[in-house]
Amino acid sequence: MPKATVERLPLYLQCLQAMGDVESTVSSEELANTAGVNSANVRKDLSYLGSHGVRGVGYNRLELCTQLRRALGLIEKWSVVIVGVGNLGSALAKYRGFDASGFNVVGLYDADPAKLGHPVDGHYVKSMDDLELDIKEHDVSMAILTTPAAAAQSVADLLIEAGIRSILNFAPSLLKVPDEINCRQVDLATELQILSYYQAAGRA
Amino acid sequence: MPKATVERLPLYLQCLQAMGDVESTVSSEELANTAGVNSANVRKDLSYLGSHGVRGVGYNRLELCTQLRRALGLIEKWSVVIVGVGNLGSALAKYRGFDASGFNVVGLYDADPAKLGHPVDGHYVKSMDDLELDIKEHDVSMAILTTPAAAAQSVADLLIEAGIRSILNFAPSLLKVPDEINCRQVDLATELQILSYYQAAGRA
DNA sequence: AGCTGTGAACATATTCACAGCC
DNA sequence: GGCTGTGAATATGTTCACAGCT
Repeated sequence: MPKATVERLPLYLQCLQAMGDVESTVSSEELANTAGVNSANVRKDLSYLGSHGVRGVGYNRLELCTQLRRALGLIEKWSVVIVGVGNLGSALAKYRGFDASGFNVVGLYDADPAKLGHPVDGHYVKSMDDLELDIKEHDVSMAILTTPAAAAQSVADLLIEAGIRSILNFAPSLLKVPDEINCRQVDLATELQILSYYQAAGRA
Repeated sequence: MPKATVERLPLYLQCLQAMGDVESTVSSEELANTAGVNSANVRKDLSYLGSHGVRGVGYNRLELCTQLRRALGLIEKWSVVIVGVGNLGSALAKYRGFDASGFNVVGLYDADPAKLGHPVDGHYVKSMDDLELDIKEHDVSMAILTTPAAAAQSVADLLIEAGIRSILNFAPSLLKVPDEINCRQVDLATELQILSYYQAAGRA
């Protein structure tokens, strides 16, 4: 499945869910409009999931949601740890959107002893020393990294060593990871800088 | 300038800054390695800024930083408002990375009267009613949207009406905006879902 | 010798346009 | 009639490979 397609699947899922229970069937044109995508693109993307549309009618909304969730691996419930309980880390710990889409935050970790034991959204912040055992014990395969940039790489190494296979990195620091580890970088300042570019010259 | 290039410029800037003051000259190969990009790609990207490299030598690091900042419109200091002072909104208000790259958070706004007047990182949360005047008065052209999904579109409309030209949207809701408005969507759950896809089938 | 800048080749992604089916 | 699924056409992005400069 093309990378570009994979990155749009969550969007489709979101759009379908936002439609509410009113529509039982959806056309590629409708979905394309709400997702801001070309309808042929939608059809091609969905065709990678197998042909579940009906010509002359459209796609069954609920069935399509299920197909999308299956394709994205959201049938299983993933356990996630958050490492770095600063402003962003604790905000993410409290963020309800993760649970809603099949992710379960099972632990928060921080290197700062002053933070240990503090409660954040029902979790007590634990020491980095607990990370490895917890990851293995709870079969955690994803981590959200919200440490300062300077610590990010060494924490990532530690996580990978402990068996983590996917990392969502919010630290403004590019991680070097082995090929078999999935890593996505979300950089807030970068996003603003891109907006700045387009705005600076009126190039909207 | 190609969209793909624009989205890499902030990365180059970050890498150059992370190198510290040790290196005064950088080759496309070095930059490519730290940025995780092909070196020909780096050279092509940088060539859009004009030819500032020296054959046989490389690029002057500080000069290149300046060129990048100029291209990204980071010479001017942009004023930004944050609308929606929930967990994420207040975390972003406290995030130092914005200031560091030329953005200045000038105000926080929330629709919830219970939050009004509360201090967050030196700012007192203001009412939505103050938005329009503040935006005009302080010549604010960028907004960070951290409201619940349900409110996002109407807040966006209000912002645009008030003169905002770029929106960074964290609400999990796709905004309909006029062509001349720059809008970027950052969806945290989406990012995890993409990781989930690659992890689910061991397709790293 | 070493590195940039760039045309040409390749790869990926999007869109068009229409045959095929309900 | 209306909508899907998809080959063919186009557009965008990346990489190669090397001429050209210092």
